[in-house]
Amino acid sequence: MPELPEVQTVVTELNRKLSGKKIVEVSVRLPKIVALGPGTLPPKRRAQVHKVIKFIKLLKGQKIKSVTRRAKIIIIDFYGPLSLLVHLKMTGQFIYFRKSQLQKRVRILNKPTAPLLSLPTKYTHVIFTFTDGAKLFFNDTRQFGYLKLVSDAELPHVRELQEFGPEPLARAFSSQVFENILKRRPNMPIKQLLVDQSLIAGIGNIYSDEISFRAKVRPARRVKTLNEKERHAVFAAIPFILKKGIAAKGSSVGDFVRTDGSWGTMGKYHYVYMRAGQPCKICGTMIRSMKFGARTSSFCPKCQK
DNA sequence: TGGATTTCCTGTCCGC
DNA sequence: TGCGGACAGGAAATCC
Repeated sequence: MPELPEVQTVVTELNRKLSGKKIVEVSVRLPKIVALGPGTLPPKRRAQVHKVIKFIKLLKGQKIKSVTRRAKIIIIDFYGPLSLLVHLKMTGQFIYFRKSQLQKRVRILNKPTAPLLSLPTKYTHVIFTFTDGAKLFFNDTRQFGYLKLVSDAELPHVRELQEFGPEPLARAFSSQVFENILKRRPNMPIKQLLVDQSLIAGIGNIYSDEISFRAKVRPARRVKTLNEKERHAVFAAIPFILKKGIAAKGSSVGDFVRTDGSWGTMGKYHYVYMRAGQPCKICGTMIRSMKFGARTSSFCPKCQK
């Protein structure tokens, strides 16, 4: 499940690999995965053939200037007046192979038992081919992700780029900024607040659980019940945990893979996420889990108050 | 306006 | 061996 550290890993790698490359061919194998223009995607996405044709036509011949990120959205910027916005959601993957690597086989599911597959697989929905024969594959098992092509003029009107809270690794994300966010949602469980993209950008289920653990605060604690020390512990844990995730090239619990198909290593450093029923690495107490709406949150009942 | 709920989607896992 | 159902979850839409 790509969150800020996973998306940052992909962005760093793609920026290095794709900058200066020119697209010669675009293959869209699942039409509903691509979109044009700034509007939000309807709940039930329908394939619109004319849009797919236009999507391909606009991208052919484009040269990539840079690959950046806002929250969990990947922004591929072209020298022309276009940007491609990509959201990986839960199971989206970008895998890049040079021409000489195209026969390479990878495990796109992060289990040792998953089969080694050559690309494209049946989950490969979009393929970009570059002038040097290299290819970029977009895979997405659950089809929640999307690739949205917008013009530079449309960029300020893209709703999903407007409604993000501050970047938690930016210098501007001070303790005062965090305190102000907490003041806006006194009744919210701290876990809910951490994953709300309109309040803080980029944190999802994995990292919110790990941040709560490091701060020794239970995910269900309502914001207004946190004392000053606890609030500061949460604030300090946010960049600490996110930077750790980036250093490990992401967590590969779930379906995340790096752009060469290899796995991130953050998973083995998790204290609580996906560890319900296992002993706490600090105190040995059984890790418990609870539900917030549709989301599961794990915590140590002894280490976290 | 905040908060809860539903929806999109498919692979995996568990019980029978 | 196969089937049904629960579950996983980011975030938009919808409802109260």
